[in-house]
Amino acid sequence: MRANPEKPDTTKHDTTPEVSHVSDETLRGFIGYNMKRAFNFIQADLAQVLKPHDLRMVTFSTLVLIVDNPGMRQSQLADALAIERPNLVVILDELERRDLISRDRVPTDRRAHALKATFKGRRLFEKALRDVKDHEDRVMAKMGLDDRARVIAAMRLIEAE
Amino acid sequence: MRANPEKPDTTKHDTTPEVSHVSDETLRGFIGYNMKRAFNFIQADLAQVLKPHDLRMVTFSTLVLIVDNPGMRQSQLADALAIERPNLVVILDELERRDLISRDRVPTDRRAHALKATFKGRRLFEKALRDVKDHEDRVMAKMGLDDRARVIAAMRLIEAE
DNA sequence: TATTGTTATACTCTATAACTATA
DNA sequence: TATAGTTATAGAGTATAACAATA
Repeated sequence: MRANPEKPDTTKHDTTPEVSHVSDETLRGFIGYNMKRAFNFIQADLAQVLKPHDLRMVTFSTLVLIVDNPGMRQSQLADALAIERPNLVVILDELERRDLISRDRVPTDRRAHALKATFKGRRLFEKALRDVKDHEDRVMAKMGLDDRARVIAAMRLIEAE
Repeated sequence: MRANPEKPDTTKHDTTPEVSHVSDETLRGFIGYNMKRAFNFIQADLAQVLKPHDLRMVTFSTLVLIVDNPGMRQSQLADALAIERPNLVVILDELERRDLISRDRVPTDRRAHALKATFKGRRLFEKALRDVKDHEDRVMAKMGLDDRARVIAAMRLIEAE
């Protein structure tokens, strides 16, 4: 497991050898480490893709869920996004200010807001979605179609404990 | 792509229907979304595993790299961890205060620090490593051995653009 | 009494500029 | 002049408590 089994293990403050190449072989065996690195890469690339649309990962996901689930409440959306309700409020404030979504009172429960995408919001959704699909094809370009499906299936197995 | 193709698409503020189940089918098609969810699960489980050792993900990774690369400089370690040098300083401060690592001046370049794990650091490394291996077996319990290797290989393909 | 959305706040992570001591 | 480590700081992202309106 150690990097240099041939080095003397004196544990004394003798001459400290310079390290020419840093080995991460122990960490490389872990799926968590490899997933973090791969996800960091995807996240950075996706951020660049969404920037021209003035969207971040979380605002894009929010817009997608609202388009796909018109009339949804904020508490339902927060659950789906796995974020806390207070943090969703500022996200929706921004999307509403940009006229991408609307917050309408639910007649049957005046505490709740029914979320809907505006026409402008659906237009932005469609444009951004095309770019995100291109981004996905790009980051998975080196993998075969069967491997892509296998990887996604594996991810879902992991989270479904 | 829409959740309810049978709903009337009036786009008017008519009676807002309650949403019974939130659909994320659009996002489910993306590897980035699935990877984020899977990684969140792994991260939460790993945090619980490391907590009894008073370690976080980043302090564990730091300790592993120092054990595997004795004599390494802080700048090399920051590169390997993909974090900025200033953020590494406080991490090393903590590990040094707990007597898990040492920072020794490099005789040939008195600007640099040679990093080494102490005996106590190596002991903690070995104990934590066993728990992390158990954690990995647990989160990948539902996958076959061939799928585990395939997923890790796919991760490395993604980040190696 | 419980829930929805909200405000305020705090804590972690991460990123950048500027300093010191060495090269 | 450039580099290694450091300090201070600011910005994201995330989490919790408490409030008003409503159920």
